[in-house]
Amino acid sequence: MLVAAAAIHHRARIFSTMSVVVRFAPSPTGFLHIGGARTALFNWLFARHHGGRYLLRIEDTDRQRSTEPAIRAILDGLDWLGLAADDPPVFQFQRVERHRQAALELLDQDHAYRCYCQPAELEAMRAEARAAGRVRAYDGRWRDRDPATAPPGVDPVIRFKAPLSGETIVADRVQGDVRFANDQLDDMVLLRADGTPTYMLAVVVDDIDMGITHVIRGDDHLVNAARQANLFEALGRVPPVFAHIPLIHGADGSKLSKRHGALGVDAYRDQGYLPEALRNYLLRLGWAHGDEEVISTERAIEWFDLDGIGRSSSRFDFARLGSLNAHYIKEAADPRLVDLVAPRLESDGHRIDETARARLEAGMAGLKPRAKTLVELADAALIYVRARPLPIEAKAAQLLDAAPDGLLQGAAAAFASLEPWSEVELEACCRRLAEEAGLGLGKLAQPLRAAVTGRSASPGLFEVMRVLGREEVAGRIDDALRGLGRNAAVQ
RNA sequence: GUCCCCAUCGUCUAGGGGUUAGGACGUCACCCUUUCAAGGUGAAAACACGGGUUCGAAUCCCGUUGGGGACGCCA
Repeated sequence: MLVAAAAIHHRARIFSTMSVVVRFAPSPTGFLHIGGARTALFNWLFARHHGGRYLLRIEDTDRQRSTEPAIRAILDGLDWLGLAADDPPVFQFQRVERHRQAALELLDQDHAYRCYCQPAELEAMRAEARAAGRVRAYDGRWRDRDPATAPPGVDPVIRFKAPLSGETIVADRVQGDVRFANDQLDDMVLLRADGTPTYMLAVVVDDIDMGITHVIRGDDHLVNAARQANLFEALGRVPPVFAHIPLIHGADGSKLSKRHGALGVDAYRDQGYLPEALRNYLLRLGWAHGDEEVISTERAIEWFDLDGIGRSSSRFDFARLGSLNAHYIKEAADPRLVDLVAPRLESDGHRIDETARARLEAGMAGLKPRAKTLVELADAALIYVRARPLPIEAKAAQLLDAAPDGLLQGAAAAFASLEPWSEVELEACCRRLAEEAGLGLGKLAQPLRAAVTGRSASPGLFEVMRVLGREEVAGRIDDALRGLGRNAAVQ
């Protein structure tokens, strides 16, 4: 009867008739880094694809290293990425009693035992194991020892009675069947001497209680999966489906971790990347759907599956992220981009009043195809928000110096009576002026650009002048003619 | 050291016995052009090595090398 029930349970999982429940389970010991963000994304996508639930569990059982700011950073990061959980987060430490109870149960059922080893003793065992070329460090010396022989005054830990022989097979959806000889999986600690649960115990108990059906996480947990599978069984449960995704490495191939300068997602936000660009980039890092590169979130949900996940690790490539970001900036609505760029300009000390805002919106169409990040976009937008006289950059100054005498004056005079003040009229006017002077359009446009923007490169000149308006353009040309803005400290 | 995983252009990858080995980013050239971008066209660029299996291996098997991960009273 029991067997039959288990079999039905198992089949249900296999045929995925039961709804999917996944979780992202970061430990709050630092910010949400890029690898964690991808794990969260894959979990989120998997849940959405299957119409299941995506939960967040904060693994804060390490009281020393868990911090409040880290929790906030993780929550903020997920929020910004659009990967907020479906339910309020589960804080693992709040479930200690349940974990403790599970450990005691295991003890009752002879699946666990008390171990009175001291740190120094364990240290010696580890050294010896390593020297002897064994993975398994703890030798199980308290496994069958009579607790009556326990040294006085020592608080014991509770260890799992792991199988000693045979092998544990992790049927991983990404890595395939991975076999571990049980003699290399040691009796892990479930409950510390101070009575707090370890990660190994807490994950399994929580995954059971939260009804987790699929565990999608980093490759670095693959060996843990074998240990946890045994724990699930000791607790009378079928383990969830595992999918261990390869890790992301730095551009040089080394490990991309907190300790190796990996950035938090907040850093990507600060550097001007759009969340949808980061999501698209992360999705394609380790997952593929044929030749598809630019994938909307809707498509990602439709297409995402575990089969598309590759088995080799990948390297982080900023150039590629940048190109995707440029794409999404181009796609983004102008008002949104203005909202994103305005605070950046303001924090750099530029005042964004009504006029500046209007100019930004009117000029955004010409600005956005030229930017790879919001940082670049904000910089390019300076031509619309700086107050006169504009600082003239060195290259622009050269263009001004090279302009034939009277050329700019002529343009200014022609602009004064130009009707209407439109791009086509502006262009027609400039072409006429250049032709009359026997010059190519570039010979006029370049110094004019320098005068009007203070730079040698900008969006289309006629567009810029149209956005700025007749009065502002006249003023800027006048400033340039009078040599204003030269040697100004550009900021 | 032991155990586990991985290996296609510089990077991300498609391809899973017969392909001119495909795409994207980056690079280079050209076109467009008032600048810079964007856009368009094109080029260079890869199956780590050695053995098998097979009529035929990038694809399957073994080994080597290289890379990565795990070996905590961290998660």
